[in-house]
Amino acid sequence: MVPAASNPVAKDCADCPIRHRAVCARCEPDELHRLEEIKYYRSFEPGQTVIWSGDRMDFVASVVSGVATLSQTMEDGRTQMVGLLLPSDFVGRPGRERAAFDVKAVTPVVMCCFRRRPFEELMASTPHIGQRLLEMTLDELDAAREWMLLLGRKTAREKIASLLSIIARREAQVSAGPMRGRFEFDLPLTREAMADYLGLTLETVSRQVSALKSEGVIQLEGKRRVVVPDFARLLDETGDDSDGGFLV
Amino acid sequence: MVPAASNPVAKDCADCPIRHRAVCARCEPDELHRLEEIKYYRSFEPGQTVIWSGDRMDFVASVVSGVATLSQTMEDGRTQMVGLLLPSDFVGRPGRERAAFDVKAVTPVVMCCFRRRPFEELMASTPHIGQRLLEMTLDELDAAREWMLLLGRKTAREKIASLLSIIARREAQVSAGPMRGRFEFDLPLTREAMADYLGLTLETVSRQVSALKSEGVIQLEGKRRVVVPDFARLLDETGDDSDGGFLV
DNA sequence: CGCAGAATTGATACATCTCAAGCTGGGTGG
DNA sequence: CCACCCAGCTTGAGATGTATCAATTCTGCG
Repeated sequence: MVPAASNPVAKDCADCPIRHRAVCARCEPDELHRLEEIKYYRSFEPGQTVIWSGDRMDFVASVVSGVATLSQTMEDGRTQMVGLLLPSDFVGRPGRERAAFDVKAVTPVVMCCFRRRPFEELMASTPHIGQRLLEMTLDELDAAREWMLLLGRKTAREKIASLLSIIARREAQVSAGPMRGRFEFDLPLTREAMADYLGLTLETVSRQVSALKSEGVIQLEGKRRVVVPDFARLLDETGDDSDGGFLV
Repeated sequence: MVPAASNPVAKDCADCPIRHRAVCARCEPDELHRLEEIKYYRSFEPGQTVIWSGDRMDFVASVVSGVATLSQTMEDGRTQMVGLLLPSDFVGRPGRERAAFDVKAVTPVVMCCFRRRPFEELMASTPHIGQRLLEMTLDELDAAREWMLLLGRKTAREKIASLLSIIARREAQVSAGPMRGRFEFDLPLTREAMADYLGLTLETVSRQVSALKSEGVIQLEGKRRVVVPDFARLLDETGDDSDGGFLV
């Protein structure tokens, strides 16, 4: 519950790597100061569960670094990932006492947690947090709807290509590389996690990744490094509009 | 563009049937008054398109009555419904100039539209609208995530049972009937629309509906009226937790 | 009455799942 | 230092659920 002393994390919001993208992005210095009073850091190991669906949840949080997943499991064990949490993404819901989904770290994760009650009060008194949260939630809803198209209508091959391009895009967003020509990145997910994301079995994921590889759409360096020699070629395989993604 | 004079719709927000559930739910009388100045009603026929994805959208709106769908279509014609819009649901996104999805009326629909710019300004100046919109968006995101589980992991039969129970629940919410024992309602969707919702073909929908009918889980009166003799039995077929849906 | 859209039903094809057997690479302990 | 181990991954063969293609049959309505 207490931040690990060894954790190399900014205590000062001004130095925070996600300062301008997270739920606090719009805050003025004085608002930031009040947030600092209710925040604390928590770290998680790969594979560690942050919270189980149904558990009491007394905080909300921003992912500072690492990758976590939001998922849902049926009684018989079938599971579906419903959110991929990357740095700056928000976890939890103000006003809700219990978690609605399982949250799991897939890489080492650091979260900036805010005690829920004070956070809710802060939201009521300062509009900037609520405004930013609305914007982020609307973005997530759009992403969820894209994801629904993927789950409901795309073929296994299109699903894999879509996932790779989504991850590539989000990595590029950070490193600011242009989205054309050659591109490479680390895949933070296991085959099983990819399967849970895409509504497939891990065997089908493996087969389709192999197929894309043998056709030269992607190359693999080790198990996790993905090289995309021609990003446009990968986009062709996603089934999306060629000029797609221009909506603002 | 102009409200049909014949339309039996409250001009006065105080008499509006969705007054306490829509985006305006939290507004004070003076805020309501300012909303009234920028609102106008529009009616749509069944099958009529409200807006195409990519089109310029100069309004946001609340569904007052009827049922509409939000959907996405791929180049080759595959389509996936990504939202089912019932009375009080919100359409459009403040700050976004172009529609991201197709919106279509499936029954006669009346919408309460607000000019986008003035609505955005109103949001900036009065917190109640933004607060309510955040709450509604978070609810929609939760629903979208349930839907992702359905699309990714449920069988055709479970999908049908889930859709029926979702519609039954939303009807009950309005008519305040208890969710147990016998229950009946009108199905506002064609087989094709159901298929688009569920990520299936209309033939598979038809077969599974027939199967549930021949096993006595549901009865059909005419093409649209559905009778559920035992709601618990239907819930069993959804694959969801038996005690499910208690999250707040 | 007769038409058109909606729904049902049938036969077959095929994508993905399931079950099962190996493979690979990195870490560990004898 | 090497044999072993294990999680993650790949590959294969066969089963199966859903899609596809193709007739019919309903149903509401002009």
